Amino acid sequence: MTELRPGDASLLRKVNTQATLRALRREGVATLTQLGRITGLSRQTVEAVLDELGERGYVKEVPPDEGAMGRPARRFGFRADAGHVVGVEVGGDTIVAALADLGGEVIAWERAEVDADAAAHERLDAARRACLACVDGAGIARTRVWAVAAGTSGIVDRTGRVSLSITLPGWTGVDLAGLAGRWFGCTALAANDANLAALAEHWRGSARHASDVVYVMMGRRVGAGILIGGRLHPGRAGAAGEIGTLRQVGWEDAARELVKDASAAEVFEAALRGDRDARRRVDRYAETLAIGASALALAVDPDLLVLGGGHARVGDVLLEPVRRHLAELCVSVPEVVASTFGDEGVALGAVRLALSHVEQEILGL
Amino acid sequence: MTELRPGDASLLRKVNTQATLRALRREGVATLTQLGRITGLSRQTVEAVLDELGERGYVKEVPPDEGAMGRPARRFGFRADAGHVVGVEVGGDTIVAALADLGGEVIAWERAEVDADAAAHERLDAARRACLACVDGAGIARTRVWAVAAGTSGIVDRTGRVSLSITLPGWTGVDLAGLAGRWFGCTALAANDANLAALAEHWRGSARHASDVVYVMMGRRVGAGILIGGRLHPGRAGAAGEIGTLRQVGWEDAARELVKDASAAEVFEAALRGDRDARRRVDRYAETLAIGASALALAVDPDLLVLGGGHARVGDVLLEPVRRHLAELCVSVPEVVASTFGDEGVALGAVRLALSHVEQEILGL
DNA sequence: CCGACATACGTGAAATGGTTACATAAGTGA
DNA sequence: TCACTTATGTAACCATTTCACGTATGTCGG
Repeated sequence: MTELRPGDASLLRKVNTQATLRALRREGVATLTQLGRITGLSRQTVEAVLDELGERGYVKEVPPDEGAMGRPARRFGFRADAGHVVGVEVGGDTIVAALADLGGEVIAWERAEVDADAAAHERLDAARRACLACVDGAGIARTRVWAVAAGTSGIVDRTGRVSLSITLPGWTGVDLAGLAGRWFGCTALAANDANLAALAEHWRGSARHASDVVYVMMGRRVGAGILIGGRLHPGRAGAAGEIGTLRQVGWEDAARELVKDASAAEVFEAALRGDRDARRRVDRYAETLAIGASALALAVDPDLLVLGGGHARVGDVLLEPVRRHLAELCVSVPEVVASTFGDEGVALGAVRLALSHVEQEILGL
Repeated sequence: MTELRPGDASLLRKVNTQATLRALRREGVATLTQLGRITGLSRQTVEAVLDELGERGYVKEVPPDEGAMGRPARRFGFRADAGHVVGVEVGGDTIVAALADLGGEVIAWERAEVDADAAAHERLDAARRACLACVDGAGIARTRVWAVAAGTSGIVDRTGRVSLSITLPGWTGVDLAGLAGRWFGCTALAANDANLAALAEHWRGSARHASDVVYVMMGRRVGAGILIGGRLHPGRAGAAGEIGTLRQVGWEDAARELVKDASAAEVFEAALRGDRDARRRVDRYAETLAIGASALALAVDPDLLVLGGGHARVGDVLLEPVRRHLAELCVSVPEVVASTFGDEGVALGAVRLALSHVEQEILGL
């Protein structure tokens, strides 16, 4: 069950500290007795642990609850504002930055436009400005940002470098994590946008109850992200989910065909009205999506397939034909749902990634 | 890092016991001081832990080493013979059973032929007999078998039932794990054969140093198994890796085309000699394999791709063209190697699966 | 306002498990 | 036989947790 290194009594304290902190974070505010019940520890132990956590700044005492029976219990709350994380999507034409506290609550958003043809350094600068503006605007000191994560299209390796980008000019080779780390002088991570969007769905979206998830992100290109056991599965080189590069799948020009002479919104609307040609085009698009998705689904056999990106909001007009085609292609047909988040998903997933890093490295969870 | 439940001091002992047992199992035989160095625990603690393990029957003291300097140290050994596991491949025309001790050492093999058209109950009976013969022949009491695992072609769900089998008559719906459990009156597991073969390669074969592995099993049908993080990834319904069912991939009749009018061995040999037609046919076969494999590789982006099954032993005649085609299809090209094991891989993987179960459930590792 | 009740807090004793330090035992080699 | 080397045995001590029990501090009903 556990790959824990052996140790002495201090290990015990560490384990109990982590469990208590987890419980308190989940509860928000709790009394010693409550935490004891939750964790299974004695009140005294919980108290000792909380003292320590209080000294470290992660926990504060809050005024006791009034009107209850018996002696009022001291109440403790997780100090979500002890630190912050920033998540940012560095997209083709937009930048979305989010600032969140340690509780995962997003405090501030910041958006910026960026020219699709902008050079790498311009794009990076726009991202940097957006992140700084986001933090400054919320009145948070820059030094209180403990981690940054960035999501972008293309293949991002495990060091956070963009090892291949097709859509963004000069983007291949950019050390995204390395550069983002300098913005706040903290650790930084970078990952593929579809992967992060998947993470966001698993965190607070449609994939909350799924463990293995395939997220198909529809945009100018179609990409995919994979979660295995609730965790990011980037693959050896960060290329997991890149099924679109397989010519047989046809993801490369799926979007182009959909919007031959009209905007995507128009096509979907027409299809919804019953327009024959539009229906056919949507169906073709759905079939193409389904072929690639089925390849992923057959490979991974996920609990859930999430459709996200720009076209996801049209809902059943697109979902229904995708489901239909998928059912024909897969042995084991996963549930198909639309993404919960609009264009905030990637940044939100980046927040989650940064938060996970903080939890692991700093809080020691 | 750890999702450990909090606890009192006895948790500490549990953790340390596990660590010590792990170390001793790896070392085979060791002194207290050695184990202390390895685990980082004090000699006294190791001694107390070993006492306990000795009482439980997992550890025995062995004669001290002679001829060494200083006072001879007591030496302890893992009692690999404290329990046993059985792994069995229930194949289309052969049954391979293996009996192993807790150290993972295979003590006995047993093979049996079975008619390809045999009914499910005949096949099951043959498997049962092979397993029992394997255990009886080795002189091990049947009650000392702690777990059984079976591998078979087709989709096996997480309860160990064959939910879909294309090749074996009447095989769909068979509760393989449930039935195998009755053979020895112990817990039983069942999984897809390619998955188990992958596990075997990761355990003791070509995939020892890889964490994410795709195993492509070439036989009458082509199947695939996936390891993520060194662990089996069966997927929600056990259908992970079933990329072959995608028509575009063409795995369904790859084997048939290869052996149109000659045996596979003949074709490979002719290709090796330089025969044009044979070369073309091998190349076509390799391309078909590569298309499906690339779909899996693109989805999962594994560290390693292992080619196994009957044709794997021909080596580079097949590997080279597969590598070539794969390189054209994949963004991130994994290393490609041949399987280490012949037709023992599945049974060996089953042993590993059973062993993992024992380690987790019984030894509490 | 007061007593009954409920609930939380505080303290000390005891159990568990682990470590360090040091004396002692049991071999090898000249 | 004696020096040397390495392992063992024992005792003192530390960290962490739990349990038991008395005390503090609120609400509620008269």
